[in-house]
Amino acid sequence: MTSFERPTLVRDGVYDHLRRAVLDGDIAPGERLGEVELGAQLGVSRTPIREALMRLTQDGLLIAEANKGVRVRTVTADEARDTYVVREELDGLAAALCAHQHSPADAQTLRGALSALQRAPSSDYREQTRLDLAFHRAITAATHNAALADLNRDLEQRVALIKHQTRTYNAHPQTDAQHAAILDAILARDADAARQAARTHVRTFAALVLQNLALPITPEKQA
Amino acid sequence: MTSFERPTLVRDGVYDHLRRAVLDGDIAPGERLGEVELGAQLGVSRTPIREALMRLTQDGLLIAEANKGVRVRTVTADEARDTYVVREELDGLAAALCAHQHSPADAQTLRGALSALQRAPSSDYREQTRLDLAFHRAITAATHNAALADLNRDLEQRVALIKHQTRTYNAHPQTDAQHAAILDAILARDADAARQAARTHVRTFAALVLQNLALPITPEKQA
DNA sequence: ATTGTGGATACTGTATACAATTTCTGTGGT
DNA sequence: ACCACAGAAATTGTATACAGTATCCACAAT
Repeated sequence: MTSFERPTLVRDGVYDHLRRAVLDGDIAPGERLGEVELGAQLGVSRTPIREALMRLTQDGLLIAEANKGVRVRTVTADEARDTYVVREELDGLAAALCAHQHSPADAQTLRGALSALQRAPSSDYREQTRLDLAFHRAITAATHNAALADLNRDLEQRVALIKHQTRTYNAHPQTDAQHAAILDAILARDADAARQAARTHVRTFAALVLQNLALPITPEKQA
Repeated sequence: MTSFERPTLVRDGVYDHLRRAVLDGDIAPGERLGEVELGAQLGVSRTPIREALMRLTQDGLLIAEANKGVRVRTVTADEARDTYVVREELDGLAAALCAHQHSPADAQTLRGALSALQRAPSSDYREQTRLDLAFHRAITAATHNAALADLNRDLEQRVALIKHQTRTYNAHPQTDAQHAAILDAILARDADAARQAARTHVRTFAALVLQNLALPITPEKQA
């Protein structure tokens, strides 16, 4: 009976809650997050709220202005392009390393993650986004490289934010085939092919997103 | 007269101070950082201390255990190796992008940073480390890629921590030549050469560091 | 009518007070 | 002498109080 209880720190709960809210798009981009309001809403004091907001700010999901609080970050076309340039490189590296390093257990996890993603109903954005993220994280995890995992986690979150703001969801015709190509190369332990497949996947998606970012999003409500 | 005053936030001051202290090795690896003690020492309350500690924790410089405070992170050989694997990739990317993107002003900055580094007295570890970091940051900055700058800043810090813990300082015989090779390739706008030069530089240094990490550092004091 | 100024309001930034968990210490038992 | 347990001290986690700054609105002057 060694430590079953969850030491649920309040700030961690707040962090998870807000992170999910931002990533799911429940809070609009640019929207302001007041500390007292959030505190009242969640039933906790300002202290854990502040700490969660700071973490999210460093994650790049929020923007803080001095004495003016934090807002959900709005991503410019330039920032999105920059992000995908880096993501292409790191995702390629992850796939290559994964091809070399993955264990039998990793292989099983990877297969499971992909098939779960493929079975997801194409209508459910949220679930699809989550499973897509899970698949990519499984690849990262199978590299057994903590530094890469950390950085990729950051990038994943920023990409998720971009996807929401551009309303670009995971379904494009080649997605399934590209995911399969990545997994096949990994399982075949062909590092170069895996890297190329991952890079191609990122590039394809980046093109879609940037296309959506070019034409300004319709401002749907003006309060 | 637009905004000359510095809005020096206390927590930012604390953050910079502690970050410098950890990166300069003024605080020993594994050493515990008490909130009240730091507060008394710096003459501020626990609140900004806590916020600075949290940021440093997310930067990867400190390790936090629930209800037990934070300690300066000690890096294992595996973690160091992982870090350098990623750094090689991202530094290579930065050099390649820099070769493409740099402006005349960037070129001037780069030249200045390198010559300053070369002129630094080889006896002054701290100054040399700072100038080395400045040179690499100049390259990153010249890519004009904010996402890459963010990630590389994280990696730089972790590498600086590793250097201190292994007592591996910047002077190895090939350093000067390698730095020059990187800059030359960049200025010649030869992206592939720049990438290769940067990767080689990282690999050379990583080998040195890992060699030092293999043999355990002498535990100098046992309190 | 418009613009500038003053005050009121609301919020962030910092400090402090309280609660809960951990660690240390001392005592008692074996 | 060593281990176990209980209490005390210290430290983190959370809540609240106070201070400083920015925003908003009304009102007056041009």
